[in-house]
This record gives sequence, C-alpha cells and structure tokens, in this order.
Amino acid sequence: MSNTPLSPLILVDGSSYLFRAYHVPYLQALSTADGQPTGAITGVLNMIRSLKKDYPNGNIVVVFDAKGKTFRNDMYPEYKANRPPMPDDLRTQIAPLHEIIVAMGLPLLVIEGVEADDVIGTLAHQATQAGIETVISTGDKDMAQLVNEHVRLINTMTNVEMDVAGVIEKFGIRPDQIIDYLALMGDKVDNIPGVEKCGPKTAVKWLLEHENLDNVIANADKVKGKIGENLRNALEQLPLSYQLATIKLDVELEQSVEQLQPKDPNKAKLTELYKQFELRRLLADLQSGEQPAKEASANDDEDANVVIAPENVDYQIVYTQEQFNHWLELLNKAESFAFDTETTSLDYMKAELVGLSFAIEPGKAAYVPLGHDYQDAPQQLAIDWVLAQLKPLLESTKIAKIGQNLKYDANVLSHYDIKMQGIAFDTMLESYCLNSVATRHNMDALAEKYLDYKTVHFEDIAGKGAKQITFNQIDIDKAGHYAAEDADITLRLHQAIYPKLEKLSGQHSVYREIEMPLLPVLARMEQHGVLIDVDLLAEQSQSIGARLQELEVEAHNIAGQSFNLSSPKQLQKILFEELKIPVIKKTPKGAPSTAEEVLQELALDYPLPKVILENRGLSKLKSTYTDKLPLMVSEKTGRVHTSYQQAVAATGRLSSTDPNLQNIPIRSEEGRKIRHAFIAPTDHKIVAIDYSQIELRIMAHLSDDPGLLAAFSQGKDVHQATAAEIFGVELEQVSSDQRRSAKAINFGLIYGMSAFGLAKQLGIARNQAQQYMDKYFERYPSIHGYMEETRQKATEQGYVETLFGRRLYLPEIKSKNAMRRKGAERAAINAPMQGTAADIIKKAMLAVDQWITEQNDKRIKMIMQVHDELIFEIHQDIVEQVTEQLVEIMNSAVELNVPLIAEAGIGDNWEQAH
DNA sequence: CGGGAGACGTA
DNA sequence: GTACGTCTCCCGC
Repeated sequence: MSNTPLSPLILVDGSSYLFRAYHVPYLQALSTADGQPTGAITGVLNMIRSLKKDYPNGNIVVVFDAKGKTFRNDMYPEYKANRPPMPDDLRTQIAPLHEIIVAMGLPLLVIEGVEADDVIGTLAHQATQAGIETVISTGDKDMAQLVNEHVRLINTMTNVEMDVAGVIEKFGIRPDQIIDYLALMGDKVDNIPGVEKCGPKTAVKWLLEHENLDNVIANADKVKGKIGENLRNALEQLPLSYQLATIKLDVELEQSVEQLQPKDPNKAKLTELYKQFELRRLLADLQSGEQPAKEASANDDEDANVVIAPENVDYQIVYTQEQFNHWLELLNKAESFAFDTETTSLDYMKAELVGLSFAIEPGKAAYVPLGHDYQDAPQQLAIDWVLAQLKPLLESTKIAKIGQNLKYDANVLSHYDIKMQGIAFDTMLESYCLNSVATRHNMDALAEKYLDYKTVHFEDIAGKGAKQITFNQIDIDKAGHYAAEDADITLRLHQAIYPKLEKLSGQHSVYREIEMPLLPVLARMEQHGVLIDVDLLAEQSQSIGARLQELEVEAHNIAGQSFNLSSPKQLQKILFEELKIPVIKKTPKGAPSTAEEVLQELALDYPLPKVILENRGLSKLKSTYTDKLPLMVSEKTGRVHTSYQQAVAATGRLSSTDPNLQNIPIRSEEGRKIRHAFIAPTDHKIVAIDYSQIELRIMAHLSDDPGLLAAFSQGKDVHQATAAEIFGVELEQVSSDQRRSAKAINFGLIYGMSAFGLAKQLGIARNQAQQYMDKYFERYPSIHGYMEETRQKATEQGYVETLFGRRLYLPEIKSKNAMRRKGAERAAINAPMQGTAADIIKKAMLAVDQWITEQNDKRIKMIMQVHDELIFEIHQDIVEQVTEQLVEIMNSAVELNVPLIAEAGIGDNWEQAH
C-alpha cells in the first residue's frame, strides 16, 4: 500500500455500518457455534475488505463512536434521548471488532466526548488542507455536508458514490446548504427539533428561494399558511438545531492526518481472532496470503458488495404444496421479487419449462422443479397446478418483477398462457444503460463486475459441447442450487446496479422510458414472427446452386487446377503466387487481401477475380439465406422468429440473431429476390415504413447548422443541395457524379471520416478530397464546430451522449496508440447520431405499439425492425388508412429542429413494399 | 469441437 | 470511416 501524499484518505464510519449490518436479516443469523453473534462484525469487515479492493491505494482509517455523552448532550440534554439502549447482541460485537481492526493494522479512532462524524469531519478537513483527497465511507446522509471538491462519500453497502454534483442531484441543494436543510427538517430519531411538518421538499424549496437558513429565518413572516406558522414557532429553536446538525471540524486529535498510517497486520493475532469468531472466509484469505486487491478478484469466489458466504445462503427446493404455498404467500406480500425460468433450450420457441426460481431478499431463494425427467428423479409438483397458482402473481402489474433478460422468460411463459406483466427491472438492461461497453451483459459477467462474485456456470452443471445435457436432465439438487442462485444473484445485481443508474438522470430515463417499455414490445414482435415463402427460397437455392457449379468449373479452368473457391487462403495462393497477380491490399494480419474491392479492381485486368466475385456473392446468398431461412421456420407457428438483442450494440441499436433479419440483401439484383420470400398471410399486405435520411437529419439537429437545417425544411434532396454548395453550381446543374461525391461526404461525416477515407471512397487524390471537405465545412460551419466539440467533449469526459441521454463510454479515447485513439474519435462522432437514431426509432416503436394496442385490432401487427425501418403486416381492408396513421405516428415520434420524414411502401412481400 | 480470420450481408 | 451477425475455412486442442 502506497503512503505517498497522493494516496486518498478513506474514512470509514464504523458506527454507521455497525448498526446497518446489525439490521441486515441474513447477517443477523450469523453466530459462532457457542452462540456469540458475529453478523455485525462480518458486515463491517466485509465492507472494509470491499473498500480495500475499490481503493487499492487508499489509506484507510476507521472511526467509531465512543461510549458515553458528547458535547451535543451538553448543548441539548434531550439529544438522542429517544434512542433505545444498544442491544446486548450488538454490544458484544464491538470490542472484538475493534480488536480485529487493530490487528489488521488499520488506524482506529474512538474519541470520547464527540461522535464519529466529528472525528471524520475533522480528518477530512485536515486532509483537504494537506492536499489529500478524501473518501468518506458511510451510510449516513448527514455527512453530505462534508462533501466538497476534495471530499466525496461512498456508500459501500450500495456502492453509490456522491461528489458535489451527486449531492446536488440527490438533495437538490449544495453540500454547504445541507446543515441548513437538516436544521429545518429536524431529526426524529436523534430528537433534534426542526420545523413541524417541514420535510425534504419544503426545506429544499425554502433553501432554493433564500439560499441559507439565516435568510429563511429573516423571511419567515412572508411564509403563508400552517407551515409558515410552524416555521415562526420554530424560530427560536432553529439556531440550536443548526448547531446540533453541524459536524465539528476542529476536534483535538493526538495524531495528525499524515500520522495515521497503516501498520503491518498482526497475522498471529488475526488468525486467533478469526478462529475464535469463526470467520472462515477471512481466515482462508489470510492463510492463502490473498489480499483483496486487484489480483485477488479473479480468484475471489465471493461477493464483496454484500457478502454472503455460500454456507450462509438459504436456497430451498420446493417439493410440496405446503412449501410452495409458503413461498407464494411471501411473493404475494412482496413489493418486488427476482425470478428466473429454467428451460430445455435457449431458443425461446423451443424451450420447455423445467423449473422456476424466486428470490425476495439477498441470500434467500427458492427453486421449484417442475420438469426434471431423468431416471429416478424425485416426484415434483405438477406444472399445471404451479403455473395456475403463479399466474395472477406473474400477470400482476402491482408486483414488480426483477429479472435478467426478462424478454426470454416472458416469451417462454407466453407458451404456458401466462402474459407477464409488472416487468419492472431487467438487470441486463440496467447494466447496458449504465455502461454499454464495460462488460458483456450476461449474468456471469455482471456478477463478477458488480458483486465480485463468481456464479455457478451453466457448463459447470450441464457439461459443454456435444456432451452438454439439458436442464431437465440435471440432478435437482445441483439444478436447484444453480437456479436459486440465479434468482438470488439477479436480485443482488439489481440492488447493486440500479442505485448507480438512478443517479444518472439521462441514462436512467433511457432505461425507464425507452428500454424497459420496449422489452414487451420486442417480445410480442418475436413471438408473432415473420412469414416466409419456403418454396420460393428452395427454387432460388436450386438455381443459385446450378450457377455456382458452372462458376466453379470455370474458375478451376482459369486457374489450371482445382481449389476451394470459398477458401481465402487457397485463393491467395492461386492469385498471388501461381498467377503472379500483384497484391493491392493486405488484410489486418498482413496476408494479401482477396476482399471484394480488391477483386473488383483486379477484374479489370484478369479473368479469375470476376468469377470469384460472382461465386462469393451467390454462395453467401445461398448458405446464409436461401438454404438457411427455411430451416429456421418454427414447427409450432410456421413462421420465422428472430431474437432482438437489446443489450449488445454499443450505440443503442438493436441487433437481430437466429436468424439475423436485419441484413437481408437489398443492394444486388439477385439478393433482392430473397425479399420476395418475406410475404404477408392471406388477405394481408406487407407495409415497410422507413425514416428518410434520419442520421443526416439528426446531424443537422445536433449541430444546428443553418444551411443543412434549411435544406431539410425546404424538402430538398439533401445530397443534391450539398453538391450545389460544394461545387458552387445551381441546384439543377448538379451532375450525378457531383451528387455521388456529396453523398459520400455526407455519409463519411456521420462515420467520422478523414480526407484520406473520402479519397479512397471516391477514388480521387487526397488533396482533392481535402478540398471538398474544406469547402463543405466552409458552407456548413456549424457541422465543423459540432464535430470538433464532440471530439473535445469525448476526450474530456470519456463519453458521448445521444439526444436522449444515452451514454457511450470511449475508454480508448485517451489511448497512447494513435490508431486506437483515432478509432475512438470516429466512434465518438458516429455514436450520437447512430444512437439518437436508435433512440428515435425505439420511441416510435413504443408509440406505434401503444396505438396498435389501443386499436385492439388483430389485423395490425408490427413484425420487424431494421434500424431505420419498421415492417408491418396489415389486413388489406384497412391497409391504406392504417399505413397513413403509422406514418404520422412515426413522423411525430420526437420533435426535432428538422422535419422527421417516414416513407411507406405497401406490397404482397417485402421487396414490393419498398 | 471451439474459436480466430477473412469475407460479406444490412443500416 | 460507424454499428452489427453469420458464413466457411482451418488451426489447435
């Protein structure tokens, strides 16, 4: 541990954590074999352990209240007079805890006559003067008064940090107004008098109006109503309340803050104490020499946030109706609970329910096995009975459900006639909205990141690869632990992540107003699926197959030998070694590239590349689409059901898998034919509505560039308008080549391109490209300003945001590696536009879904989303007027400085609808 | 059998 | 030049 002056000072409010830990139910249960309670000890030590890990360079000092009266009792004899005496089973934990902390080598301060808060305040004050940053670890909100530029709070139980901005966000006032605020409200528990009926709202209102307590007092006669009367009645008391609420900054201490340094731990003493109090995990840590610092976290199989050792969790397997009814009662009484389904497949269309797990509080979970059917599996509750009991609960909007990827669970349950409601919190989306790039958002990764806990992995109990068994085959005891842990961890993840998310208003609103409401909408689209013409695809496969054979023969003839056309490696050998064709470009790994653009160029001079190109294009179409799609038709519905991934794309877009319906060909003639096979059912039409130039419109809006805004509001062809500006010609005089160049620039800007990139794209000289761009920025100066500002902001803040507050972190923006840094800069330019477009279409989907729900007409279905396009299936009798409505809803999904234009097409299939 | 590389489909 | 997913090949376990 570093002792340089730069090490932050970590002040631990031991007393506040002691009381909190004492009241945590699952810690209360802990005791030694002979009955000495150890829950509060465990809680405080775990918290210190977690702090050591979070602040590896931190200089930890632990402070406790001393016994007896303090100066506040002299000031006001009734101070804390209402407090009940400390319970015996807590009192007996204090001395051992102190002993352990001392043995750990940490400075421990217990100063008589003052409270721990005052000691902490004094040390923080001294540290600030000595130029040392301070983090105060406390659960006590009153400490917010100590926050300043160099002092912040961390609530280690919830992992929420609070700096000056955090205080303002949380309380609505500045840290230096907190004492005034506390004085106005008073404190029932500590018996501090305040203004009757004045709570946080009123206190903040007054302080925003009058700045401080003195001014509030001075203006007391102006306050109307009963509350004004209460204020005037309290006037005499308020100065005293202010004094009581003020944390002392000048306690006389024997040691200065610089002198409070950790000593080496006394291992022998610690071993003895850990043994005596049966603190097994700490003992194990000590003996293995593990420090809960960075390296340890990889091997650390327990939770550092709210630690529950595996032997202390209560996971029940529910076999009987009595047990089940007990849990049902608990769930019905709960405001919220975490739950998870266990099934036979990751494919929600094929999955069959094998069991359900629930958690109501951390460490306490149940698994209800329903479909384990291995040989000699124990008797389980009947699935129909269990689901009938649970249906009202799962469909209740009153009881909040917490889950990890609840879209999956909702889809599975819908096959059992349960329409889940009250889908309130999804930890996967919480993590995604908090930081889309920090981790993957699967539960195992989240548990490691946020709880420092290694979960039991599915592979651990089911095996992997071809030998993997399905959940119904897994021994119930093993499965039960795994499943109950899933629910438990989900609950704890929610408790760890959501408070962080709540603090960030933009990201929180994206979560609450976009992602969570979208979840059931996506579930419905997935569930409904898309109809495809299997016969048509089979025909196409056949004719493509025939052509591929011809091409293969031709290629072999040209090459003078047989080779695998779809092996880039073999092709490299033939082209660049055997035929001695010059290498134009290399792959990132340094191999000679055979990419499309290279072959296009080579095709001008040589015969083989042309054949390869046609072969490549067609074999991609065949293997990915015409062969594959028919295999993905569900036996149950006769339709194709994609999965929309809501927590994958860093920018906020959706992605689509199994199959990916967002990359169905459109550009090439042959490719487009595949869209013919996306059809509407009898008497229905396919309607495709897409946003026109949405990202460019967003660029105009975000940059507020007058030229671009005007082009859009006048309804001009924007690429043509851009070309006219760059090339200095009349709108009508723009050539198709000029328009093409302008279009490339417009798109390039969205991608954060350079002159180099533009030159390559247009096949022109670099200085020529630079001239185009200079001209562009001269004509649209605000765009230039916006780009520069975005780059700068990204570098300063380490993230960029969309119009609606979705945040994308760019860890590589400060990379020493120029290529990575430039890459991050381009992403920084692109993300606000791509991300805002994603936000907009998601909002449009919500509005559309709501409208469709209101119509209550089964003849209207939203079936696909492709980034800037929504695809519907609508009965022919109503298709015209419904389409008109949908366009209108999409156009008005959000309000920008430019018109938002959606364009619709109607047809018997997706190709026609374009 | 799993996973990286290279290619290519979309917005 | 942005953001994705899926295919085949092919190496290495």
